[in-house]
This record gives sequence, structure tokens and C-alpha cells, in this order.
Amino acid sequence: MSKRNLNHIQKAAVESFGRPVLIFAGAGSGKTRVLTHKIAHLIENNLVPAEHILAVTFTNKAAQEMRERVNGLLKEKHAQVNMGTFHSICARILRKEIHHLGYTPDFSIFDVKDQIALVKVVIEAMDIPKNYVTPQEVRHKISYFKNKLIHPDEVKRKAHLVIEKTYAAIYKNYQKALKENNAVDFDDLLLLPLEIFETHPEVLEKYRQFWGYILVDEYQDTNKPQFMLVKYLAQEHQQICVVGDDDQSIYGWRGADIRNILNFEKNFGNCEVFKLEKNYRSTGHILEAAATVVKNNENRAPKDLIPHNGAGEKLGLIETNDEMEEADAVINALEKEIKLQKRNFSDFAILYRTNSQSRALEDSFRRSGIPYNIVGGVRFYERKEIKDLIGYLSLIVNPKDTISLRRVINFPPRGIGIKTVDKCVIQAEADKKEMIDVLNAPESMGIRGKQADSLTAFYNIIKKYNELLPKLNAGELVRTLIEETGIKKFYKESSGPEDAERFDNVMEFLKSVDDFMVREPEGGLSQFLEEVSLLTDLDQWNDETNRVTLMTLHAAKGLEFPVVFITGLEDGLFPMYSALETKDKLEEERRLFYVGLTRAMHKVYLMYANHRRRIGSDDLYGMVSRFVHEVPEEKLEKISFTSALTRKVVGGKPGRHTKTAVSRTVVAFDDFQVGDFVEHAIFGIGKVMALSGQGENQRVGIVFKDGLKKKLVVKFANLKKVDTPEG
DNA sequence: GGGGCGATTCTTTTT
DNA sequence: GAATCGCCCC
Repeated sequence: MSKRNLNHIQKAAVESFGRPVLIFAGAGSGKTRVLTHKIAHLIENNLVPAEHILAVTFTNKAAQEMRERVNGLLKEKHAQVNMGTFHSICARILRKEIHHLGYTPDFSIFDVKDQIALVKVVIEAMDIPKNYVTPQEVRHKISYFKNKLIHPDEVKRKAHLVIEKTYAAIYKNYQKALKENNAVDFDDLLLLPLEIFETHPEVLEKYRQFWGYILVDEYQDTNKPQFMLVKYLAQEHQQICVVGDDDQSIYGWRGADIRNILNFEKNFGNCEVFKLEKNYRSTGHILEAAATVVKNNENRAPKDLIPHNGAGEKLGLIETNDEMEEADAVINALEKEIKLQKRNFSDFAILYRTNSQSRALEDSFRRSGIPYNIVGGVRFYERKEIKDLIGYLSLIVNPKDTISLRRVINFPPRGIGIKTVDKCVIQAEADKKEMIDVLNAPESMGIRGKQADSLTAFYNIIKKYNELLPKLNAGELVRTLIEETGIKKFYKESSGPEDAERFDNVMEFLKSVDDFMVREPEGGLSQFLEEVSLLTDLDQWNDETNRVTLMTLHAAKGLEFPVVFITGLEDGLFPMYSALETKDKLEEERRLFYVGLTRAMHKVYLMYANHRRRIGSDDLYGMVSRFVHEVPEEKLEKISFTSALTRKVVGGKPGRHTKTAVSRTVVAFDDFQVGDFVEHAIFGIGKVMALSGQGENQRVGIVFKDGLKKKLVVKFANLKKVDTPEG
């Protein structure tokens, strides 16, 4: 392995061994390079065998990339390093160890929707006044408690208000219900291993010895359970290296505690600290702007980013009237970049604060024919049709999973409604049986006729596939399952246009099962389900194709792009209103802005709209974001934009299904080319013959239809671009 | 008792 | 704009 392309601090961090290592890695300072070289260094110098190294990353995709890069650095073949997110590593631990807590290894992993469904069931069984609490808010509370490592009993002890006591009671029952379903939620994936480590020291000892060296990336975004896991595993051998940047901590709302990194030296005494401050990514103006902004935060470790590249271009600032115009302005600037700087589509990232902002952007991209990729939003595996299928599979693997059972018992519709399900619940309680097992005897619950037949048929399918599980490979199983359950028939016979698309998604799911089987020939269905439930949209994002990337600022963490647009910079949206309540929240929003700025290599565009329509809440007539004002004015270049498109409503009444006709008319500066046809209010149609000047000073030489030649300043001429000489 | 259709509600960010 | 809720009809 060559270390020639490391600077001396990076090299020292790579070679440090024998003491805990803390690396403060500023944005773009070569953090991933240090981590991969460090892993390669450990292996190559026989300091730690590859299979005894554990590397924790923030996303599965990052783990995959890190694996490839480590493999690229090492010439000799070596065992695989254990890499993954906290959640995926913990899931693997649980498959082996969860029996210590009385679950079976086939446990289901509940996502947010499953959690809400379970909370609902729990509340309904509890004699709580209707609408006193919503399942969503309770789920949120429970997750909050879990991320702070607060047990139900402690919540109960500290509860004063009736509502707090209610939360405590639901939390306790919810946890009990999870276990009865042989299911864990996302938070449990972290909590249950901790519980095992605390109650079974011999298990902890086993993992301590196995993972002789631990590396944690994005350490600033670890929460309390994650910190405890690291502490348990590493505090004895102290063979640990964490990397992070307190300025990029953006997951406080999920329990991430910035103190984990700021107090690392206290928790792991005798540690060696390295600061990577040289930025290899961004040009000077961008870097200085970002640094000035983040210095407004009080709660941060003082540090600098030293520019390595030239000053580059100033940050573009573009004001528009509304979100549609903002989207057009993005396209406009993007096309200019492509024309003038010869960039590819994949050089651009469009970032926003909330997923719903992607809609207007998406419309414009589609209309202009520019290929794009949206990362996030509704994930593939959260679509209804896919969740239904996963529901079947979860139930087959884990028949105790009543949430999946409820989900699929009447899909496709087979005449089993809520009342019938209720009868089954009561019967199961009375008989002390699993819910699945009472379905077999409908007569004993007073269910007859169509419902009775449906119940037995449903029971037989689940039972049959449960028994087939060891014999059939996952792909075959799913294929026959969609036939036998009638899912295929249901979609094929449906005339709804969205059902055709749903069936396509089912087919794509089938393909992902096949892919999994090729990748993991030994892997069973439950391993596939685990992988699927921990996969995020970002993990599947393919950055090789030539497309513009649209994503939230959160999702952009750890990535870099030549050109970055940060949209929706309005007070109330970014920063959000709710973040104005406390200093900590505002500082986290500011860090998010900092993360956005530092994604860019060459150019940043800051965008805001004077009026933004939002679904589900009032329109925002926002002021320019305070963050824009925090960027030094001399770093900004205002780019004026007049809509290149006029929208007019065509056909039908205005309202829900209003169609908008879009025509290209008014243009921004710098958007003329020789040969373009234009229309002037007085002189009429003309043809552009010459160009001079730039931006506000741009002039165009035009020959009008009657032979009149004019040289006009674009700013004042109010020209419209037209497609043909006829207008 | 189930199914269909209109009314209502949701909103930050995600492993 | 979509997903859930609740009402009403079969």
C-alpha cells in the first residue's frame, strides 16, 4: 500500500496504534481516505487480522464503498472486514444471540408504519379515551425514550401528568406486545444487544475478543445506545478509532449527542487526537463562506478549514417569485453550466430541506427532459404493494407477527373485515394461542360461510409456505406465493392505472429477491427480509449514471458534487420555524446549511422564493433565510432571473386537476445565442445577430423583421424569446 | 359485516 | 397529494 498521497497528519492518524484515536475530520479533508488506509494499514502490518476489525459506517452504501476501497489498497487476499451500520451489525448480533432474551431468531423487524399499527392495537386494548393520544405521537415518544435509553419504568416513575402516565403505560405494553409478536423495532436493534451485553457478560466477552479493533465513522451523529455499544465493546482493549466533525452533527432530533465526540477524550483517556483541517474538496470562496457561517455557532470545537484549491467562483444567489420559478431557475442555471463549463448531469446535486420540495423540481426536470434521480421520499420497500408482499413473507417466517397478519389477512380482498379479525383476537386471548393458530377453527368463533372458508384457506397458505421454507429457495417461494394468494390475479384484473405500476413494482421486488439469491446463495428468506428492512434509498442510489441528483440536505451528508444548489432558503423553511425555538435547534439547522455548502467542489447556487405553496400548511411568504445573510456579501454574486416560462391555465375549471400550459418566452440574461428569434414590444420579431457583455451588461445585436438593426441592453429591452420567426 | 367513497388530516430531517 | 377515517349503502 502506498501512503504517498497522504499528508503528514493523515499519515500519522493512519499509523497511530496502541492508543484510542480521535480524528476530527473537517468537511472534505480526506476522512474516508484516512479510514480506508488505516484499515489497510492494520491488515498489511499484521496488527489486527481483517476478520477481527469492525468498521461502523453511517449508511450501508458507505460500508460497501469502504470495502471496495480497502480491497483496492491491498494486493494480497485477506478475510473480509466486518462493515456496516450500527443497525445492520446489531441485527446480525441479534440473529445469533436474541434467544438469550426469549425471542426466536426469526424475529420481524418493524418499520415506522408497523410500529404505528402496533401502537394502535395496544391503545385499543387499553381502555384509553378515544383520540386522547394519537398512535403517531405515541410512537414518536417511545422512540424518543428509547434513543435516550429511558426504560418504561423510569418514564412511569418520573410521570406527573396524566398524559405522561399514559405514555408510560402504552410504552410498557408496546414493548410487551413487540415480544409477543417476536418482533423488534429499529430502536430495539440497538437496545436489545445492549441488554444482552448487560445481562450476559459472557456474550459481551465473546464479541470483545472477536472485534479486536473498532472504527466508527460519523461519530458526531451517534446517540446514547450507540455510544454505549462502542463503550462496552472497546473500553477494555481501547483499540478504537473514531472519526467525525462536530460541525456536521445533524441528527440531534434522532438522539445524536454531539457530546459523544466532544467528550471522547474523557471517556477514552490517553487517546491521541488528530485534526484534519486541510480541505481538498471546495474552492476558496465556498470554503470561506461556509466557515464564516458555522462560526456563528457557539457550541463547537474551535477549528479551521485550510483551503487547498484556488478561490474559484463566488456563490450564486438567485431570487424567484415562487417554487415553480425556483425550479425553472435551477434548470436555467444548470443548462448554462453545462453549456459554458461542459459539465455532465451527474455533476449536479439539488438539495432541499424537506422531501416535499422535490415535487416542483421534478416537474421542471421532467418537462425540460433533463435526466434526474430523486433519492429518498417514499422508499421502494415502503410502497403499499411491496409492504403487502413483505407482510406475507414476514408472516411465513415469523407466524407470531400479528401486525403482518392483520396487514395481509384481507389482501387481496377475501371478505375478512375488522369484526372477523376482532373475533380471532378474542379467541386467541381466551385459548392462550397464537393468533395464526385460531384461524384454523372458524366454527369455534361462530364464523361461518364465506368468511370461514377464507380464514381456513388463508391459514393453509401460510402454514404450507412456512413448512416449505427450508425446502424452497426464496425466489421460487415468492413466485408461487403471488400466484397462490391471488395477488397476481388481483393486479392483472384491475383496471386502475396505478395498479399496473404496482404490479411492475411487485415484479421488480421479485427481481431483487433473485439478485439476493445470486449474491447470497446460502441466505434464507429471513436474511433477505433483514437486508430489505435496513436498506435505504441512498443505499440503492446509483451515482454512475449520468443524472442530476435531487435529495434532502440530510441525505447529502458524506457526498460531494462539482455543483450544488441549495433551494428553499427561506426563514420558516430553512431554518424551520420550529428550529427558532431554541439555540441548539437553530445551531443544528446551521450545521445542516454548512453541510450543504461543503458538499460543493466548484460552485454553489443559493436559491429562495418569495412565495411558496405548501400542501397541508399555509403558504409561506418567507423572508430570505438568515443563513443567506450570514454569508459575507463579497462572497455572493446576485444572479437575476426572470421566468423563462409563462404558465397559463388551460381547459377546465381552476382547481385540483388544472392543467398548466408552459411556453418558453421571457428569458434571463446570458441565455441568448446567435440565431435566436426574439420579440420586442415595439419593434416586433427579430433575430439575434451578435452578443456582447455578460450578466446585467449583456447587449444583443438584433435585426428586426422590417430590416431595422438595433443594439439593445438585455436588462432594459424586455425581450421575449420565441421559437419561430412567425412568433 | 364488508366495501366503497367522500371528508379530513398531515408536515422536517431517517437508521 | 396521499393516506387514513368515518359514514352510508349493499
